[in-house]
Amino acid sequence: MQDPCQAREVLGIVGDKWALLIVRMLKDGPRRFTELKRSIDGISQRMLTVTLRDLERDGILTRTVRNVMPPHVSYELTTMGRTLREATAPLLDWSIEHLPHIDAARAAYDNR
Amino acid sequence: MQDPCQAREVLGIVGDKWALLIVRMLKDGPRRFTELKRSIDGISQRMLTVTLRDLERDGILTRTVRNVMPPHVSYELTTMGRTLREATAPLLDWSIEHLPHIDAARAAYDNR
DNA sequence: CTGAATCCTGTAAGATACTG
DNA sequence: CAGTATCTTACAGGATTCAG
Repeated sequence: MQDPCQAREVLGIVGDKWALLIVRMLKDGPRRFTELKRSIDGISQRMLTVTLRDLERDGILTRTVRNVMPPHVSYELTTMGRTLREATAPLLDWSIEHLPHIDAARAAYDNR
Repeated sequence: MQDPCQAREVLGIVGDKWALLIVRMLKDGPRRFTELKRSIDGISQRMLTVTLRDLERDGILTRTVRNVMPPHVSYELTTMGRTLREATAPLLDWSIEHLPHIDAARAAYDNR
């Protein structure tokens, strides 16, 4: 982690508004488009499509189309995607533990 | 990490364009404003100020003003800030290891 | 040196409607 | 069902100037 430029490229993925939420939804196996749309609260159809494309491009997940009617498309983490998911776990643990503190800190700060 | 809403609040910090880069620069102790400005390539004065304020508000770092002329202000991670920094370490390790793969995946994807 | 205050712009992204 | 296309808007964030 010496090179700031590298750090910045990851942030492009990690810092994405929806990317980690999608990765998180895929941790237990493949999911379909509509399934993801339902389970990620507030995401628009457009942003789901766009973010899935980006993650596919980055090799984080795969997109599999079954050519039937109606269409059936499922998304699944690649090996790299799974390691990413594991690498973000400490961060999520951290959030669970510290979010109350953050909220408290904000409240204290705003009371001035 | 069951609650998506929590995940989303952390992403507000982690996903910030500059926040983690600042946290990273503070890992070895307090730094001054101009020092940070120099070492974080491409950050504007405005964004440094704004991001530092946000991180102070969140209780991630402290701002210490020494009242001399010229002014002397230094920023330092709080205990919580240091734990955040530690929680992001796996992610940075991950990036070092996988960025080449990501670049390759992108190149492959774009060649179609 | 360390900001605050404006101004200005590009882009992210929501809403909506259409399609194989 | 799983998208694409278009329009529109809000806001992030850069450049610049001023100030204690």
